[in-house]
Amino acid sequence: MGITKSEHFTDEQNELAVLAKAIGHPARIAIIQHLIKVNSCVCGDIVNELPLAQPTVSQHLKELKNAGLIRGNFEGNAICYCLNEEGFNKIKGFFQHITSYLENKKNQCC
Amino acid sequence: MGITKSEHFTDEQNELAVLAKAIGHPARIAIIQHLIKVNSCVCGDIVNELPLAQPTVSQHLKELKNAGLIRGNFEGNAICYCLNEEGFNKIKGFFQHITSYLENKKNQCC
DNA sequence: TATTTATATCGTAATATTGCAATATAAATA
DNA sequence: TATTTATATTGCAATATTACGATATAAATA
Repeated sequence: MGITKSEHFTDEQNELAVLAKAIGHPARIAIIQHLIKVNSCVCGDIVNELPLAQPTVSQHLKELKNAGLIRGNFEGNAICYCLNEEGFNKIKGFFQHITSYLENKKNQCC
Repeated sequence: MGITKSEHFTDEQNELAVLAKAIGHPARIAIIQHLIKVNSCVCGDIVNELPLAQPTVSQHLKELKNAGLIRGNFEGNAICYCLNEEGFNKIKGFFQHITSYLENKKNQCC
């Protein structure tokens, strides 16, 4: 059916999935890495960085923004993008949970 | 066209994307959370936990396994699953990088 | 060995994602 | 105000994902 049964999962599970899914594309990883490198930049810079057409980059930026992972502010007729701490904080806790679990358990399976 | 242009991105970007994408579904988040809770369990337990049919759960387990996030060992005629530290370590570094960047930068955008 | 139990695979329908050309929008500038 | 510059949106084709019934496989057990 192709439709995820979101209503059967908890809000937390759905939120984490939305965040991870947004990160789960190499172009969006590249955008995040570039924003870390230059701190903030206008959309056109990202178009020049990536091997993708402008509408495609715009779409990836939109998805990152919808997930709460980046922010965009108008700066003249351009839009300045940067990472959004809020989104990353939400998923950070999940990975810290996993990490501390994995550190404490015996490293054998079953 | 629906096909990701993986060949235009770095190996690291593609690897991170594969891992994040595998995590990016509520059912797979639920599986990871359950494995943390019970340490390890057979597939049937997960089928009972999730609101999904057995073939669907099997498919999600396969994706997590392919991404290197879980392992499965035969245990009689059942298969015992648990988290795979290796996969989570790969993505851990990425989030630590982001976290330390966000902690050090001024919290304003552009 | 026939049956049961546990899991995987196949096939398929419904939906989502990716990518881009064409076009729209909106601010800056000539 | 007409043009340029920067970004978003629309529409569409190609591909991927999600879900599950039916079925296959493989170990355990009667």
